[in-house]
Amino acid sequence: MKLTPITQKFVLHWGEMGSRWGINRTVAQIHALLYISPRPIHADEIAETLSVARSNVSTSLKELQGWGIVQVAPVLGERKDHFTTQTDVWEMLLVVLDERKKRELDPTLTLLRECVMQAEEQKAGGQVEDEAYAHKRLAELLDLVETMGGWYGQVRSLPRKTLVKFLKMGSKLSKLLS
Amino acid sequence: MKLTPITQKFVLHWGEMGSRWGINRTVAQIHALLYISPRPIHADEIAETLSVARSNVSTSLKELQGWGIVQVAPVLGERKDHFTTQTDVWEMLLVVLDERKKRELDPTLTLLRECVMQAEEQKAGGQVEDEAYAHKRLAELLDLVETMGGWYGQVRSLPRKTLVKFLKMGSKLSKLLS
DNA sequence: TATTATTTTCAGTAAGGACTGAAATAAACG
DNA sequence: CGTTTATTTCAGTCCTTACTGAAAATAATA
Repeated sequence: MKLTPITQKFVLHWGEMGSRWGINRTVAQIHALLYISPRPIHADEIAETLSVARSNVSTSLKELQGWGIVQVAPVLGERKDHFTTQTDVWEMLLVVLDERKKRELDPTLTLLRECVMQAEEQKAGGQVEDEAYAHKRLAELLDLVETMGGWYGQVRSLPRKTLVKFLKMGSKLSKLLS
Repeated sequence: MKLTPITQKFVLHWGEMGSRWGINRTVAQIHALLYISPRPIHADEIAETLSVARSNVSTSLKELQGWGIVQVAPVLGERKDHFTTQTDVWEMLLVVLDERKKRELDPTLTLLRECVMQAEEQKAGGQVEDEAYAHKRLAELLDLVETMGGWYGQVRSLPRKTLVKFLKMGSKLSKLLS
């Protein structure tokens, strides 16, 4: 698969962005490549296009499948596995957000709850002023994370159409809320 | 500054989370430490508490100041610089989001616009079917990023109170939109 | 079942980023 | 000013993660 200057620019940038958000550069590049590819492609082709080892591609594809944004797409008369990603960007975004919520937000929620609960228990016995302060901070942070999580759940349950309309509604948002 | 088991757990977790989102572990730990500290603290104390080199703390604090979530707080009768972070978690979140938007979303927006523009130009001359496909994908992605950016701008301009109310409004959201 | 094609695993290596300690710089004090 | 205190810079080192290539495992074919 040959990259035009435009697509190459995109693939490189996507890799760069990925790495800024804790996603391996190659993984992100592969994702970009699949996204702009008009048909499913196989691992060898990816390896060649991006100049990385075949084994690296294998691992990265597994990772992307784990995220739920890449899947195997059988191609008629081909033995090799071919891969695609969903073309609907909104769907893609939601899948990624779901996964990050599960992997990162939820564990943080759990941890903060533990911290705040233990802090509550200690309050029964005497505690230093500084500890009380820290505990208050933790409780506030917990509230924020819970609120965000709950809000996302709401948004997530909207029908796709409504969701996109909501995001696109521009200055009407503030009117709506007042 | 001595950490209780609770606060220590929090600081470590925060560092861990940071590194998953592309933020240096130590930087995130320092931030956590400042967040739960009832009073401004100086670099030496941070270094000691977290067992890292003084110079490392210096760099990390600069980084945090660059993000706008840590500032120098002069303490009466002290020569050393002392540091704090805002106690309002919502404020903190918004500051970070602003900064990430500026650093990562906006450049992506610029790049995608360039790509899509160049693609438009090519359409004038003849172009292969596959290129046309890729360009369509890029245009869709651009639309998503633009929409997200615009929406964030809206949300960002809400008064703090309204914003928090909005995020906390639970199941009323879907009712509001229908 | 043997042969060939394809994918995965994994030990070793490379690359990138984080961290340290020492030296340089800057700021405060007397 | 000279001295002391505090902060920053930076070259070298360490550590983590990414990546490779070869070998093992799996799957398809005949």
